Amino acid sequence: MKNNVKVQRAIANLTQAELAEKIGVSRQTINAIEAGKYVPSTVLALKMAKLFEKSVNEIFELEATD
Amino acid sequence: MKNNVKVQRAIANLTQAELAEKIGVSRQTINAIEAGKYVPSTVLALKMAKLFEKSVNEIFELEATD
DNA sequence: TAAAAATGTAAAGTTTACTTGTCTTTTTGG
DNA sequence: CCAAAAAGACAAGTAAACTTTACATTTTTA
Repeated sequence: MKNNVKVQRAIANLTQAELAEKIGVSRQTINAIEAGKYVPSTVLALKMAKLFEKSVNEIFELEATD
Repeated sequence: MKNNVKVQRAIANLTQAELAEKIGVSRQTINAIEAGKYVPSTVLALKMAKLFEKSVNEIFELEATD
């Protein structure tokens, strides 16, 4: 699965730490998600989508390997 | 977080076992998700959304407690 | 151009998703 | 009515998400 959190975060003009704080996770979690190191829970995806005013599907996308 | 997987599954006329098989998880995982026992990963949410031809946001919704 | 802010990375520990197996209960169709 | 299919539930184990701490590197800003 890939995501464009880094882009959405840039549009929203937030640092990783600020985004983390707003959705209640650690800064390292945001860093790892942006780096594709792991797949977030659906609650996290929904929270990001809400914050960025986008749908989950606009931020997260399945890949052939999923 | 709440979800309407049970309804979507009924619309698609699939058993828990059939849905599980189609998205590559165990039957118990589907049962637990429908029962709200745990929050699926975003990959699972995307796979269900794709199968049901719905957006993730139409199937999964944040609650006040999230 | 130095200091500060932001990002990257990594290890160890906790929590939770998910599996496998088994049994019981409910629903469905003949 | 009854058997078979489906759903519900539970326990024990594994895998992965997420935290905390700590430090190194890169980028930004004064």
